[in-house]
This record gives sequence, C-alpha cells and structure tokens, in this order.
Amino acid sequence: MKVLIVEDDPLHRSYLNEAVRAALPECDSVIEAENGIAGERIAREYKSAHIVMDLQMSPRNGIEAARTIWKERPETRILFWSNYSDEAYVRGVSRIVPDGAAFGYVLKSASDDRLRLALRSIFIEAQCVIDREVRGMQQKSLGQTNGFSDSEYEILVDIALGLTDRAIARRRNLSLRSVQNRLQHLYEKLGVHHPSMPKHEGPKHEGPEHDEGRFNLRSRAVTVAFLRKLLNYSALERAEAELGEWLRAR
Amino acid sequence: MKVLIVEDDPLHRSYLNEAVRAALPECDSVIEAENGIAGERIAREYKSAHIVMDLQMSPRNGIEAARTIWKERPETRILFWSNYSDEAYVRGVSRIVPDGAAFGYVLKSASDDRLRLALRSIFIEAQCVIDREVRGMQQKSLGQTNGFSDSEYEILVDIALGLTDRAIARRRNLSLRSVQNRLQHLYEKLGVHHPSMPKHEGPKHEGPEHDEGRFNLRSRAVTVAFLRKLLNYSALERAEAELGEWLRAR
DNA sequence: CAAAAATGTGCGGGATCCCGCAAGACGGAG
DNA sequence: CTCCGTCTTGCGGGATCCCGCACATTTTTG
Repeated sequence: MKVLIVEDDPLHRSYLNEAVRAALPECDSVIEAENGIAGERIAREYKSAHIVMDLQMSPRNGIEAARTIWKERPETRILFWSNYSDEAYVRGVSRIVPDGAAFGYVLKSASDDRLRLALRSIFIEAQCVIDREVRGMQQKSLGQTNGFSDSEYEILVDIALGLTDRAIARRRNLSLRSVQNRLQHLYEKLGVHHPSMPKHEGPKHEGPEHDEGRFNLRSRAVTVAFLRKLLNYSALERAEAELGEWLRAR
Repeated sequence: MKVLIVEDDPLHRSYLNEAVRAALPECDSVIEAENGIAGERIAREYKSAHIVMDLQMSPRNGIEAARTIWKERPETRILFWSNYSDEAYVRGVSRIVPDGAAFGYVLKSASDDRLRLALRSIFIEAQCVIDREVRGMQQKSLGQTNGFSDSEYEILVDIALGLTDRAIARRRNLSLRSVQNRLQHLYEKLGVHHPSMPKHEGPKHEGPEHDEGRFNLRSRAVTVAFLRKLLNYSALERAEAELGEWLRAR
C-alpha cells in the first residue's frame, strides 16, 4: 500500500507522515507533495496510491487537484485534512466526489486518535469518515430547510463575480426577471435589509424612498455571505476560473 | 526575559517554542496562548513579555490582539509570524504599530535561520525586521505610485461592506459626487472594465448601451480586490465591526 | 386529486449607479 | 502671481438595479 501526502506546510507534512506510518503499518511507502500541481503529477505516477490532502494550497488547491485526480481514477480514496469547516469548502468537496468513492474530511484540530481512526477506516475499510463539525455543515448545505439551495448558491457566486443581471440570465439560461427573483430570495435569506433597524418589521417595504442607513443589497449580500463563510477565497478562485472558461467559450 | 507565543496551531506553537528557546538562551520563560483573547489576558499578566504572534486566529485575530496590547503598553515588542503577505494584512499591521515601537513581520515559510535572526534582532536589539516579500507589499501599500492610496482603500472597504453611495458620503463627510468620483478612480485602478475585451480601448465609452459581457462594477471591484489580496476575511471582519460602531454612534 | 408552495416570466416604475461636462478650491512649480 | 495638477462639488442623463403586481407552470404536500 502506498500513501501520498499533499500538504504545503512542512510541519504538517512531517506530522502527517508520522501519523500515517504509525496508523498504517501495512503501508510500505509514503510520498509527499507540497502543492496541488505536484500532487496531481505524483498521483499519476503512483496510480495505486491513497491520498491525504490539504485543502488550501497554492498553486492549485486541494479541491481542484482532487477533481482532476478523481477524473482520471475515480476509485482513488482521498482524505481531506483541513483547518476549516467553511460551507464553501464542504460544498466544494461534496460537489466533486464521484459516486461510490470513499473519502474523508477531518479537521486539523482533531486528535491524533481521530486522525488514526479516519486513516484506517478510509484506506483499509473503504469507509467514508466525516468529522462531526463538518457533517453539521453538510446537513445545512444540502438540506434546503435552513441552508441554501443550489440555485441560490449559484446566483450568489454569480453576483460575487460581479456579473450583471443580464449576464447571469444568459449564463444560466433564465429570463431577466427570474434572475432578479432569485436575487430577492437570496437577499431575504441573508437578511440583508436594514443593518439593525427592525423599525417596521414585516417585509412590507412600503417604499424604498430615501431610507436612512440603506445598503447596496448586491454588494452587501456578497460580504455577508463571506462573513458567514458561505464563500471564501478558494471558492471565488474556482468560480472565477469557470467564468473565464465560459467567457472564452462564447 | 519572558516571551509569549500566541498561535492557534499546536504544531506551529511547539515549533515556535523550540525556536525561541534555541535563539534566546537568555530567555527564562516561554508562555503560550492559543488565540487572541487568551493572548491579551496573558500579556496583561506578564507585563514585561515580548510577543510572537500569529495573525489569523479565532476568536480575536492577531491584529486586534496587538492593537489592544499596544494600547495598554506601547513599548511591547511584537513579532508577527504569518502565512501570508496579503496587502490587507500588511496594511492592517502598519496602521496600528505605535511610533517608535519595535516589531517584526516574518513569513512562516522563512528558514529557521531567518526566524532566529529576527527573534534576536527584535527582542534584543529592539530593531524592526520585516521580510523582503512583505517589505515589497509595504512599499506598494504606502507609496501611491503603484499601489492604492488611503482614500482609495477606504472607499474600497466601504463598497465591500455594501454601503450605498449616499451612506459612504455621510460616513466620510463627502458629497455624493465625490464618492462616485473616487469610485471611478478605484474602478480604473482595479481594471474592472470589460473582462478581456479591449474592443475600443481609450476611455471614450461613447455609450454603455447593451454592451455584451459587461460587469457590475461595484461588486466586481470587491471580488477583484479580494482575488488580488487587497482585502481578506480579517480585514472585512474589522471593517464590519467599525461600521457597527459607527452605526450605533449615529 | 386538489390545495399549497415554489419557480419562471412579463410589465412597469422609483431608486441607484456610472459617468461625461464643467466650474470652484487648494497647493506646489516656475 | 500665474499656471497646472489634484480633489471636490453640482448637474444631468442613460443604464441598471430592486421590487410590487399578475399569471402560467412545476413540484410538493395533505
């Protein structure tokens, strides 16, 4: 059994190396890569390797690297080992994991023991292991009760990229009004109206006029999403790249 | 001599602990704190301590912690030890360092040797040490030739927060038109016009009309600033807090 | 199956935004 | 002092955004 470690921080890398050797005595070689690019390359060479991967790296973050690796070999088992449980990360990961593939998501703050358990579960039992904190996010991110539906998340990304209503309509094959409709739902869910003035609650609105401390809803929504960790840097980076492709394809 | 280490990652914390003991044999006690809150409290108890501090922590990041610590004891020497050299971080630090205080900024990617040097320079010689990569940012961030002036940065933060033109005008004591003026300068500097279509260059404009792949400049500017690391999460967090104060004060 | 909720689309209008044109204020260079 | 660049402010208008009202279609729920 071979294990590939993809992690940019040397300290964390050597820690992982030790943890893997201790947890998996049947593992006969541990290889290391220090970013997504190198990770992809080495994964191609050592085809049979299991992978432990950090999410935030540069160049090429963990999600992108995982996507190309899984595209080439969907049965690869990947354990994501990350500092954060941002919704943006969780959503990003769960969007790219192939059907039936074994993967894991544990936080760096997890105990040595939990990491050991996860390593054995995934790489030996082929069983998915997802940290409790992360699982919480996943529930919210997929169930539409409390969290955000895919279409709402989609339009959030679009306005974050700075697209015009019209541009969004073209990109998503919708009418202009539908886009604006989705925007309104988004604004409501984010609670973007009046900063802290529930003067007259109810969504009556009765007249925008020259209200006092009003926000620019579009920009405000992006920032609120950011502060709530619905978006983060790497999610934006990916979205920007996809936008670039789409623009080139037109 | 006492040294306080404020760092949330246990691996990095123990690495720092060793590095400090090795570099400063005259140091007789090394204390650790795992976030900004605890850091502030311990800094109050061990008044004479020098500090090595991470920037991104939660709750209370390094910049906020440093600000309150310096407010109580401005001669404290602080070495910032960070993963990134984002303009947002550099600007944040250089805005709060008291006159004549000794501080340092080194990246976590620096060699053991450079870290050792920095520790001795700051804590023994009271000399400022700033990594080359970071220094580059600082030049750009303060000189107005290539980087962004304070007023431009200010308005960038304001639109990122989702403020209306009118709201910005009130907050910064400007006329509406001036705000829009600054916005235009910002848009130009960020190069936010047409994604990749220098169809008719020159700022003639001649008619926005229903141009093809047009952006919503306001939102686009925020995202571009984000991707260029002029803004980041902690900068937004701070700005949001300041906005809250301002709103309450009105 | 029918009621209810969610979603897509059109129309219209008031509020904002983006920005060209132009005049006044301030400060440094000649 | 005059000239010139930078910053500020006002005016005006076309484009865009935000959103209420209305209606059709789809999905969910009871």
